[in-house]
Amino acid sequence: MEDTFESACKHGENIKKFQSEYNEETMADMANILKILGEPSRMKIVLALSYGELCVFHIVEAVKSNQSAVSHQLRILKDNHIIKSRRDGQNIVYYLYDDHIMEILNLVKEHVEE
Amino acid sequence: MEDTFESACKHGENIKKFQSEYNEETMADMANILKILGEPSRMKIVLALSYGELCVFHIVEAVKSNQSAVSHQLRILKDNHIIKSRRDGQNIVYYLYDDHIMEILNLVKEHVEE
DNA sequence: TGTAGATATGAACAAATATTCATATATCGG
DNA sequence: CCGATATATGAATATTTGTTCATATCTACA
Repeated sequence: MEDTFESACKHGENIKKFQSEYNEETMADMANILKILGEPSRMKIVLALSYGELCVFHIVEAVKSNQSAVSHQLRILKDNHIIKSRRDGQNIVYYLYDDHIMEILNLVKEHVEE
Repeated sequence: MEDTFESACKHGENIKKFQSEYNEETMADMANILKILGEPSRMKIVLALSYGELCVFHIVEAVKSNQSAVSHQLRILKDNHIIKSRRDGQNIVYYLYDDHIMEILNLVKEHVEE
């Protein structure tokens, strides 16, 4: 018994290593985080918040967008546990969920600044 | 002279720090890398290649996709300097451009495995 | 040189996603 | 309680992006 199709190149072993190290769920989660952060205005929001919490008004200013668009993106960031919020009087103040995300973004920044 | 509009919350200083640390071009590049890696099958390709170079046939197998779809994604990864390729007889062998990208993906993996 | 295998490509289509617009909700000050 | 401010939300639209399908290109080899 042998594999029906086999390419000329012989690297099939590496595929097995890859597949045993990463399961589908892990990869889906990883891709999801990256996709969330990969939208420019969402990424800017996170970067801005890394300097301290901000209300929506200031986030809008920081990322040079508009209230509605920002609000939609904030929702996505919050749903994905990248940011949290609390009410402060009339304002909703947003802040980073944890600083792990910033480690990732710092590495990405290093990468693009070479 | 004062700002015409000003929110009740007072965190404007942080915005200035943010804006001086990140210029538009840097942020665009950062978001772009993240977006590229944030597509599941592209990310899988990169992860698979981290175990060693692979020809297209094996990449297709590793990411459980089809030849055409993979070929399109390979092009995008190559155009963005995430992978390189070389010809080996009838095959085109793909491999990672550098290992900086894997540092990022490893951090992302840690993040989602908590 | 003709045929098969491996990969790339372009156009058409489909799906996902961001933005806009109008409006709703909630809080505060008077 | 009312008006103003701050934020959220839903639906519609527009845009981006991935996939599919058909076909082209290139290499090896008989």
